[in-house]
Amino acid sequence: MPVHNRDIAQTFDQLADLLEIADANPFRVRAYRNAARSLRASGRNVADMLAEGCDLSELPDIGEDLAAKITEIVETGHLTLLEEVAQEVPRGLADVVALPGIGPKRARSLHEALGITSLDDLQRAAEDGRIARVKGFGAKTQRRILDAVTRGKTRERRFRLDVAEDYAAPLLEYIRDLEGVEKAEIAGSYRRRKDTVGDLDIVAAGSDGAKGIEGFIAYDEVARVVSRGETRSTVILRSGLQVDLRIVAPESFGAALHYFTGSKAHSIACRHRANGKGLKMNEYGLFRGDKRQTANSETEIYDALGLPWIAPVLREDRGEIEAADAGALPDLVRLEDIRGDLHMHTTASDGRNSLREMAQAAQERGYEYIAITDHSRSQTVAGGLSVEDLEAQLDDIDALNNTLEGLCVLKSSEVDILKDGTLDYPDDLLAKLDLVVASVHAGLDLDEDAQTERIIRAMDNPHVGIIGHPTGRLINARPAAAVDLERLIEAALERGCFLEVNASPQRLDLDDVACRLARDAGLALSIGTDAHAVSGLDDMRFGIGQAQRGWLGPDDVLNTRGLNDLRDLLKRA
DNA sequence: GCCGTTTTCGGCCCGACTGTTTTCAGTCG
Repeated sequence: MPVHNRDIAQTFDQLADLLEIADANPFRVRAYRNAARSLRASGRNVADMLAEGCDLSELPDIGEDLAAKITEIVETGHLTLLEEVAQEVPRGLADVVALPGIGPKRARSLHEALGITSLDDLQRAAEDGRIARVKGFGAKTQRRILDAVTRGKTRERRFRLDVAEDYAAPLLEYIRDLEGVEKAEIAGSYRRRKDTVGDLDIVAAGSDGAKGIEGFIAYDEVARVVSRGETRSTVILRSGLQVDLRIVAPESFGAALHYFTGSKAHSIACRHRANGKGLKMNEYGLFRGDKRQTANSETEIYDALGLPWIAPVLREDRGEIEAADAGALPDLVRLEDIRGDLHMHTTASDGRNSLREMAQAAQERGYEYIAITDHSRSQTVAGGLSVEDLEAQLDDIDALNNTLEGLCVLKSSEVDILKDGTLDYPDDLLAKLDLVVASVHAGLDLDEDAQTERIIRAMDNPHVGIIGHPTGRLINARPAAAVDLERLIEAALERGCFLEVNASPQRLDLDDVACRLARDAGLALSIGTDAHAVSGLDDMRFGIGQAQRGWLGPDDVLNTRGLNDLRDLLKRA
């Protein structure tokens, strides 16, 4: 069983949790967490790197010691240190720490005072009223613990970006209209266009914070007020989405927006850089001693750090600060650069709008071309087209193209990759298409080698242009299939075909890390919406967000090309 | 345990809010 970066990252996070409860050096704890983050952010599989003889300590936040520990995990499948620490600190305490309001110190107190080693122990102790009698705890904390345990709140719940948008847009309007609020923006992972958001961070500027907070907690959708102060408040909406509002004076808005946009790692790196320049940086601004430097906007803050403004999508401490320093920030692809959409469905399969309606909607969006990619015949549940159906559709497209101005409808299909890597239509039919998007829809549980081989075999078919949603993940619903993306990228480059960034907010597949990997390898990606209705074409912005997070520029995206260039690129030797 | 605009040792981000205290530790972002 191959070891993945995320497995190693999880081991390091577990170790950090336990070390923290054991009251270890906090900087040592942080080192493990930083290493875990670094591994998750690295598109390159460290097990493969080791096999190739690479020095892992060249990765950020991985030193000699952690490189050795990674090697141990890759070679043996476990980490001796974790097992040793688990002797001292029961692993179940990590679940206790995951509860809101319980940190390492309190978990340790509960362990020492009441012998608690698991969530079950904790629940019993809370029910018996024993927790309230422990020093530092009280009735209120006990009730909160019981509430959290019984509601199973240990797992962090994240919202898909599109779902968060639905709640965020009206709330932002509401906050902007509040008395005492001059302006407001949504910061946090929402502004960074991460595929999911844990909560909404809203930053507002105003002269009367208390008044703004008062209006905020009176919002109709608020189910529970977690905290409220003079300048910040946390609430839970009826949907379960947590919202943090922070209100600062207008002159601090830029600093606060930067601070709450994060990511945490990016903010820390910026503050570190500020320290190096004798400056202190917080959500109110930049300070030299007690003297406030002008930093009313994000641009001024970066300027004071000696850097150009860095786009929020890049703020993950994945090399953007170094790139900014070197004047080598990527020129990011924008929605306006997109000249067509190469993945969409019609009523012929499982779409809700007709061929003509999809084409008109594309024209309204200023596209030069679209590809109609209805499902192939084995997708019976999705109304997959028989050979005859598809041939009829090709005639329809010819007829439609004769009536269209400025838009070319490409003949295409989202063809199933069958279990053995062959395609769902015969080659002579595929040869009649302008583009073949090949996707896996069934058999997502193959092991990594088999799945990777299967997709590469599909790419061996010279008619294939794009691999659709390469990992098959559905956010919050289905994990990514086991595929070796590095091998897929390499195979695509060798064969002259492409991978997709599926822009549907349910998928966002490839994700940001994979986009970065492809970009670094020099493989262009297609951003396709997989629209099943006219409105789905607007999902393009989500795909753009992921692509930007993966540092993609216009040249790294297939469908920024004009039609002739696109046709050339899709031609395989 | 990592790392270097503090540079190979000695640092390591910073402030708001809550609950339990009676001046602050713990947690969170």
